Amino acid sequence: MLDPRAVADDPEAIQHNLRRRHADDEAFAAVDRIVALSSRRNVLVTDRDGCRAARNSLSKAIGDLFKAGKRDEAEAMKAEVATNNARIAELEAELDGLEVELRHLALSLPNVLDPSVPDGHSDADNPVVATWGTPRAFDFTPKAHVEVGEALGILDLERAAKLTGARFSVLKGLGARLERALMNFFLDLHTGTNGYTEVMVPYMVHADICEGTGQLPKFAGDMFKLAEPVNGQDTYLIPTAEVPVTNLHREEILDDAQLPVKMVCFTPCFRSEAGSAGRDVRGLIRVHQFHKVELVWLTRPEDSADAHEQLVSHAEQALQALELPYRKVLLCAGDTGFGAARCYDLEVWLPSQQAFREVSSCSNFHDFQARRMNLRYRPADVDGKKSRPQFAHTLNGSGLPLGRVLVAILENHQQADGSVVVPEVLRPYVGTDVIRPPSA
RNA sequence: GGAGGGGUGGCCGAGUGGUUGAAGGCGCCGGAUUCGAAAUCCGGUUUGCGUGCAAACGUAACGCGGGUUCGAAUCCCGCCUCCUCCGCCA
Repeated sequence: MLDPRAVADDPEAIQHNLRRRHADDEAFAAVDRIVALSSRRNVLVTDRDGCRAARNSLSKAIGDLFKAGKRDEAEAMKAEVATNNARIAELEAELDGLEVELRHLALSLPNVLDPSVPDGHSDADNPVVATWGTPRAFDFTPKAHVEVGEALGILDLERAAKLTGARFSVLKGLGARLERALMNFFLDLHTGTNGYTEVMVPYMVHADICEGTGQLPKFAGDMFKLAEPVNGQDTYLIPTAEVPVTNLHREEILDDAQLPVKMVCFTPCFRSEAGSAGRDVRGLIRVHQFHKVELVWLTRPEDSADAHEQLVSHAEQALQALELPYRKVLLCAGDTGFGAARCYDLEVWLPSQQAFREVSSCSNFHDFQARRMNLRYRPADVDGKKSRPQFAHTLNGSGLPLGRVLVAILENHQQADGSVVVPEVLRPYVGTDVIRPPSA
């Protein structure tokens, strides 16, 4: 969420940002409306507070008069308070409506892009920042992951469809083992030298939690909403661990010394994939349920840029350890997500598609999410003076998703005989060097 | 699911409807004392919003929401949540 005051103070800057994002007319209208509402709001607040001050002093006077036994004067004064209270009620009614609208408008605006984000319309304009590894030269035609997995008897999409239809999967034997191995490897990697604290969290969260990270109100269609409220509130299946984990410290004031908070979390992720009909229909690339190990940071504003580089490097480490060629792109203005100020995507090479496909999205949100969820910290004292609390910065990135990485392993490490070589770092977890077809 | 008891500041813990943003204690910060420290003493120690260059002033907040009242931490209603006991259960 943008600070309505910041919007009102410098609408040109916000409009410039919207142009860079190729935002729609509605967004520009929201800026104008925020400017108008903000000045009206300040008038109302000043007015209301003045009326309240009058009421407070009158009430006190009434109390004193009663004590002094001057009942008549007190009664007369009550009438005065009554008219004053009616005025307060009027002002509050207008103010309440206005503040609801202000928040709604502020929530609808995308984050301000970091100055370092390049101009551009779509993913075609994202500059490639780095590439790692060389796509393997196959002396046979590499198969797609579905073929590889089904031939190995470790992937069963047909039976998954019996359970829940398309876009679900069943892993068996070493396939399931490989998925579990990835989970453990990623968690061990990040809780080890990378210094993340592992957390386990609920997979269902209330609507305000989704608003905190930015999924709501704009992207309700991407999530699964439970038909029945849980504990009295609308509840959603989490689309990513980012949602519960980033919100862990919402409405708190963290101590400066606690930062940065670095958390790693394994969860299933549930996505409705509304509007993606016909895209990546087969296999594990685009599904309604997948597993992911997510990295989340809470930092001081001045530290978030550096944290962003570290975060993406941790995700890269995982790909490198698995010997998977990838490239790193910096998303351009038009492709950067709604809440992100700056975002790197890691794209892994898929031989069957002869293309790089997204496996990790590492974003710095600046204070966008923190403001939504009222997540603050108290900066260290300056010259012995206590500092005022301010919003933290939040970041997150996949480190990494299990399903898409499993796809990449099956495709990149497949051999002519249909077997798949297990990357060395995974062997202790999988318990074998090679996954072989049942007949072999 | 049934019965009962709680939710007050960083923590513990008072609070009769009217100088209670909130006693007292702990913790923390500053100062005094000390060669230094401990102990002791003095002072300070929530957050949001508005006005203001600032100092400051005003206003709001005692789980959340509503109500009664001139005035609510205090009375009433609903909800959330925590604890104890019974039942059920992975």
